[in-house]
Amino acid sequence: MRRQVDGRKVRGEKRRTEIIEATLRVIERDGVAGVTHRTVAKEAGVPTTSTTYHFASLDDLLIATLIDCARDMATEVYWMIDRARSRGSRGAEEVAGLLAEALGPRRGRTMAEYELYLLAARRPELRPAARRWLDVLTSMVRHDDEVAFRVFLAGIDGLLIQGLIDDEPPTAEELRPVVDYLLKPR
Amino acid sequence: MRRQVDGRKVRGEKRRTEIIEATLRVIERDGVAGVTHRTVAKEAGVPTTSTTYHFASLDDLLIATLIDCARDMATEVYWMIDRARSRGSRGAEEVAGLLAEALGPRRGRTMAEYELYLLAARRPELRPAARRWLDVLTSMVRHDDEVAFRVFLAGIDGLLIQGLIDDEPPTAEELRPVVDYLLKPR
DNA sequence: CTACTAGTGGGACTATCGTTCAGATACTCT
DNA sequence: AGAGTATCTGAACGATAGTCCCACTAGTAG
Repeated sequence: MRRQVDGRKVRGEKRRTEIIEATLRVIERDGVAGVTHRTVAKEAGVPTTSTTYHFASLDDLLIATLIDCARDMATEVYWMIDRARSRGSRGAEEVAGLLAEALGPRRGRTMAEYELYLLAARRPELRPAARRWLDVLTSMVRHDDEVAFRVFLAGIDGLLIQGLIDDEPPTAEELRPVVDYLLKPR
Repeated sequence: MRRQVDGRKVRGEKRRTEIIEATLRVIERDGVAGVTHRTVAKEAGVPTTSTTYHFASLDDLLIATLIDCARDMATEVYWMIDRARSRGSRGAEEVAGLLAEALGPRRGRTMAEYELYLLAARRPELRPAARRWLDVLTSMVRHDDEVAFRVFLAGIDGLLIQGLIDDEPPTAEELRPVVDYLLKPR
């Protein structure tokens, strides 16, 4: 009985996950505006009705995508930090590298994340998921000073969103002094 | 001849302006996703085709709205700064008050601005308009140190966007120490 | 007065949207 | 093997989207 339910759930969850990942790809490519049952289904290579079967509405799909996205990002960033720390780099370098990567190769993903982030401003139910991003950042630096830490958090988000409207993404080297200043105690 | 052209243009421009303002109200209320020819027309109290007459496409309408929005915001903030300075307040107080107002009574407008801001990330043609917001901030504080100023800019945008996913908007008093720290030289 | 043009307004066409529904399929348990 | 249930899918419906078309008004130039 348990095995049955779990086995089915696993299959169902797999399809569900595929749809969520396809949704994220669509958002990366065309933005939230490009998300429809049909575009997502085509991207995932599944029939249209599959998206309506697994998600009661498009809203549910977007919400699930944001939650999944935040979770993904959390684990990725954790891993990246771990890798950086194992190479003995310090905080500022990690952060600068992270920002450069988010604005360079992962630019589409970053845009998607901020679109979903902003979606949370209008829908209270997915604010907890959006705030998880702040939790990730919280784990990146020690914060004895609450105010300094709040400034750091704001600075990261600001640098990212401003980097998105730059014509060419800033490099880690360019970002480095800004992050240094941001982390410097006063 | 000149009078004729101008007279007609004025009439046309007026309608055009009404449509743009209606578009902004729609975005404030329902987000960019809620913008259609029909919702905008209804909001503006004009027939549907009037929006297609004055704007070749919905894209044109959104672009025009962002540009207008950035210009509006620029003049408003300039005025706000001027008023604050005439009362002899200092930089940090101005900024904290501005943020509190943007996240409190003007929350819908701030959301709209950031949605359009993020739209600029996908459409290079309206990045200049989006960057005008940074120009406004540039005029608010002296910036001898380029890096410090960049941190300040990022901090403001970060505080705003994070304030949007807070359940209750922070007050100017709560913001004050953060802004103080942000402006403190090191 | 007549011709002309920018602007206005209503209606309709076509595409696409979200969603529903009934039938097919695959898997589990007895 | 057969029943039962979760999962999947193709077709279709009604609603709504963007856009086009044509008639109409107002105001100017000749």
